[in-house]
Amino acid sequence: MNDLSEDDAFEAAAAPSLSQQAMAARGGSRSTGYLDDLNPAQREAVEALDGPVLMLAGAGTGKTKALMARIAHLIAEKRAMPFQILAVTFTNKAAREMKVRLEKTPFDVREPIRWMGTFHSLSAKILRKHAELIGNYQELDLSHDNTSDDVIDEQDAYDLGPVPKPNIGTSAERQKTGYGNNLKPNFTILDTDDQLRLLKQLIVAANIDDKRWPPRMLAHIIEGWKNRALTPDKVPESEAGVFDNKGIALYKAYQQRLLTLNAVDFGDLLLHVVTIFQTHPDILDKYRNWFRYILVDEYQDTNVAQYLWLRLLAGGHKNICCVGDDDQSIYGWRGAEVGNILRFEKDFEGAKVVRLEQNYRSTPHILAAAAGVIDANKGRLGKTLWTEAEEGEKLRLIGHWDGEEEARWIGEEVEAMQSGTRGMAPKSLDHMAILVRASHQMRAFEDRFLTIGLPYRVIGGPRFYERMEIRDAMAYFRVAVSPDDDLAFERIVNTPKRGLGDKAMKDMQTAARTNGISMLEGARLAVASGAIKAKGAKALTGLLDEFARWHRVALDPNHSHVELAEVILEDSGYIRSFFRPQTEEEIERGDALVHKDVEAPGRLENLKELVKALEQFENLQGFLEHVSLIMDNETDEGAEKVSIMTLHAAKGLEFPAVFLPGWEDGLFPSQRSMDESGLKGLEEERRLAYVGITRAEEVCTISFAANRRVYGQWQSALPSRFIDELPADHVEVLTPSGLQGGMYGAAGMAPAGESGIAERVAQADGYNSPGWKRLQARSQARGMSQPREASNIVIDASATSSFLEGDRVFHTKFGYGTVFGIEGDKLDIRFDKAGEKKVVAKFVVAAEKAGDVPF
DNA sequence: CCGTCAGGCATTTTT
DNA sequence: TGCCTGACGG
Repeated sequence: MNDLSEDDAFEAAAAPSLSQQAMAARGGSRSTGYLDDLNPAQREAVEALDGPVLMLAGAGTGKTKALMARIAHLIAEKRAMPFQILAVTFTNKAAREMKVRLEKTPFDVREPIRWMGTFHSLSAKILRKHAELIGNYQELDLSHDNTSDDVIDEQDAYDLGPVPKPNIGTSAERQKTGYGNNLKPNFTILDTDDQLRLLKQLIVAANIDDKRWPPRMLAHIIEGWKNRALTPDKVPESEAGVFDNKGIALYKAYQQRLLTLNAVDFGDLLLHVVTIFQTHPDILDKYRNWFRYILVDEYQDTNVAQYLWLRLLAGGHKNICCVGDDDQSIYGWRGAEVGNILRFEKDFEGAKVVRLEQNYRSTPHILAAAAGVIDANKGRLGKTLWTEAEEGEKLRLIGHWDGEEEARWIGEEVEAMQSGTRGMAPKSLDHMAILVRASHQMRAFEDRFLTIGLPYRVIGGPRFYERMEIRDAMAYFRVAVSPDDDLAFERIVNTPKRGLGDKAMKDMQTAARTNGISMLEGARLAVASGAIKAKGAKALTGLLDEFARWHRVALDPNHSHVELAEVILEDSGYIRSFFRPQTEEEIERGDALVHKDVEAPGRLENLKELVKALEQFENLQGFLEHVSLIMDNETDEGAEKVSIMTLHAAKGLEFPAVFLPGWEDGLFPSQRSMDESGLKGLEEERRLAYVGITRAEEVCTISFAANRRVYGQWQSALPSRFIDELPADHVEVLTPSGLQGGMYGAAGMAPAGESGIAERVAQADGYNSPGWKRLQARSQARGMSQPREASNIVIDASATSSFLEGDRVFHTKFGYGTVFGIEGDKLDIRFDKAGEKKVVAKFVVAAEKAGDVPF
């Protein structure tokens, strides 16, 4: 049953050795053209085929190209057949990109690299073959001597040594002995939502106050353990105290519950595979023989579990090539260990380390600025990026009075760049990006860009498959396919509302538990026993009958699954729930249905999109399997747009022009990050700054604001300490547009550092007039943000009497406009898009607030 | 059982 | 400021 020759490429693994002929026939062409346009470092990394290799690839140094060439080289040199190469990435996006790149390479790899994918998808593939080896944890550990060296605890994780030899028999033997509750190959993969609901049940069942001890926290703790490859029995004693002393017990209970549900979470995919490899040398050996060469992308982001996964697989031949950049490790907070890459040479003896340092992306000024910042970090492997590109513009730095002013200025800069500025060719909006530290910073830009009619796209919003309506629909499909999917059933049994509340839910659960049956069956019993009555019972019976019918259809291969999906969404009343119920008259007149709320149209679109996606699959089951692992969507509409995203989301991307707003201490570096992780946290923030700067090809503009509204509160801040780390020679300090003075003098703040850039900003700003200071004092006393521009009138609600029709006005939020009309104490102001006469916003100001006009 | 309202609360995100 | 959760009343 565990035979590796079950499907796909493993067929071929049965052959003890591969004939050269087979290799020639199935491998790629013998051309070595792929080597020609590599630089010496890339070439070195590509040609080092024996033993472990660490490719230290700086930002924009062509690592993907080198990776592709290495794959081609492995095949051309007959080191491995395409399906014997294991290529691991972190995201589906990266995996997809590699596949596309590989297809486009000038050389020809005829066989697909079958084992190319994310840690999670590859693990799922492996785990499906050996699911039944994952069983009751307790039994697993009682079945052999727990004190022997086959248990790898955290301390040992880095000193793996020889493969542990368990005394629990081969997988075949274990199979025969049979041990309770095992995972089955058709397990479902839970997402965060399911996970949290499950944990909440467990917490409540354990009589713990879920307010003081929220499920989220427990999920985080368990995730942390799984990231470190710790099964419940391996969690160190020192951590017994977490989660009110019940963390470990709950973890155990959670794993048990997952087994009962025949489910795994994302962490389990890796954890289980590592567990199997550790306890079944026979299986590990087969995989070791099979994967002759291993390639890993973004190695700096691996966590302990992934590290073990790789070490176990590479343990035999050590033909592993890891690609990464220690300076771009920004996922420490989710378990990534920079240490993994830092200690690569130690882990893999005789490892060859190749540095890719020639940068093909950015100008020398940008590289120098980035280098200046990252230099402040300790314990780097060290790299010096260089480029042959022309010098270009210096990095630009500007301070603003507040966040809205910053957004306004950036909006204008974007428009200026779009039409060509400072002797530069006009840029497409697609080539500009605004990279923020925290997503709440995005709103200021969205507001502003909406106002001036500047097209933008936000990257990294709620993902398609995580949206409520999509998850609801998916839950319906899941129950239709497997009626014993309790979590899915629970999710939708009362969605749309069917009059089944807490009590009904409990009744169903109890019926299911006490009889050892699924919730769906339990529901039937609960109705039959009269526990659920009247309206609820009627609706529930109806639903159960529907499910029985849908299940039959789902099993029928002759029936279209797309049609079934449509029927389910329609007949379940789910789609109808987005519409207002029709009145009798409306039905009589045959009126169209009316959406209940503004969001409904978007939701319906999404559901249509979902049904469309179904068409690419043979059946619902195949689709569900796909979705549980691939949770991303790409809706890239054609129109040109400025991108707004977080720094994290920007990793791996590049743009000719990059804006880096919000460089204020506390926001960036994030206070929380520093509080929680101290110097380590600060260094990671600094790497984030490095990632941000190195996204830029030609123009990089850093900005900060003296005042920012955070959660509705005005807060003032000092410029980021990273600003002081920018090498002055490569930075141009800009004076805020229209402002005769700037932040420091105005806000009464001292520059952040003693030397360097911050001081120069202060000088550029140096506005000291008494009038300005008076104004500032007043606005500060009022707790208001008051950017002022001498040549324009600032709209203050109290200022109507000082306006005349035709006055040019300026407003923090809306920019420049004209007073169109005055009616009593109301001003009709029309705001125009910069450089155009077109009115983009109308604004009526009423003089509600008393107060003086500042001019 | 379902809708409304007040109060607590806010990084970064992939699979 | 705006979202999510839990308490409360119909």
